[in-house]
Amino acid sequence: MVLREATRRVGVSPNAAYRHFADRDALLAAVSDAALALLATCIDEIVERIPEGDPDVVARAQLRAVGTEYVSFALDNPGLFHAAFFVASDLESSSAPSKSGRSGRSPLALLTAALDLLVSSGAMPSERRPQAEFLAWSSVHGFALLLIDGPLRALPRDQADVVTQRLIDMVEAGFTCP
Amino acid sequence: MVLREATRRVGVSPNAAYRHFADRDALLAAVSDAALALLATCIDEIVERIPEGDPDVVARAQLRAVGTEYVSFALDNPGLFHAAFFVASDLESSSAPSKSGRSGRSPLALLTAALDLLVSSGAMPSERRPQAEFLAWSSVHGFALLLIDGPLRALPRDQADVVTQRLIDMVEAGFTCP
DNA sequence: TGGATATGTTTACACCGTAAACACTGCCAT
DNA sequence: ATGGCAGTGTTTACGGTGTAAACATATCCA
Repeated sequence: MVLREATRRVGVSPNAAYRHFADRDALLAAVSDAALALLATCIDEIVERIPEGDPDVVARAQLRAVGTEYVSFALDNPGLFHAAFFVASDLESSSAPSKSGRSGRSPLALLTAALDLLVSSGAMPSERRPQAEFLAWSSVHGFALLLIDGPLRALPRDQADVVTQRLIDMVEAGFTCP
Repeated sequence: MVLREATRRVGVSPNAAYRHFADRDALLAAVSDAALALLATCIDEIVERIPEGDPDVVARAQLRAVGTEYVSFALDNPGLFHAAFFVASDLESSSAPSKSGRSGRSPLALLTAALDLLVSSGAMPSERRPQAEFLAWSSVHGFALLLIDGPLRALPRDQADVVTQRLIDMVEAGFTCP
């Protein structure tokens, strides 16, 4: 459902892939790594061009940028997004390796940085910090999946974008309000 | 990967299923409906036993109950949870049919009710209400998937439970704080 | 009683992932 | 230059899978 069709599209014999990967899952794991690296690069690019300034507003902008780009990437490349979370991806595998790609920052690392800044700027109480990256991640991850796979499949893109902003509003408020 | 093995476990010929379902996907859709109904029943049971009282605290308790049971169900029945969101499930299909099961309330309907109560109790500003069910849903859905499939696979159950509560704290705060 | 309906089986086919054996190319050490 | 070797590709083959078609059986109602 993947391997043979992939070889066909590349115009090569079905078993050619076995010279490069142990089996189908190994190939998918490699694709997962590549997709993760690409996602990280996309997010990094947007975060990088946030102008410096008040740490509070920078932190909020970073949080928004990470979330927005995360679901944007999923909508633009649903196949790659799925592949990225196929398996493997054990927190470690998303941050540690990245031998081929540049940008040492994984998506998770970028999110963590934004949250750390949010705490150090005083906008987010430090009691709320533990595991916060997983909470924020869950929100955008779930939303992305509902959009590309799930019951929100039919939502038009522009509407999805505005709901994404509402989602990030909610997360930000949940972290930073009294 | 499913059909033939299923027939084998039931002890029946591979094609017996074709007398009941058009194809593999139709069978999976039926399983999805059943899983959705079961999930709704589980959530309903917990919500139902929340004692009456101050609408504000009832609404918050309902929100917490729905979220907690949602991820609890996913952790307890990962297979069914996956099946539930296999395909089909078009918002409508989760609420409308339910011809066989009892409890007309779908998971989404229960969540919607909790949010409506949260608004009418004054705890949640009505400007925040639009699409709020999808925001809350995204959060628990994503978290459940990260836990059973994704990078949080390794998190022990008791820890997952406490992070779930933190997640709901975040969502509740995001909805109800100034 | 007899036919329709529901359910199950057998046979057959194309496709998939994968193993094993074989063929070709380029490079390096002798 | 030559031999071997690592890298890459192909061919053939096997078991598993979803599905179509034809056939069988049981159950129920006119």
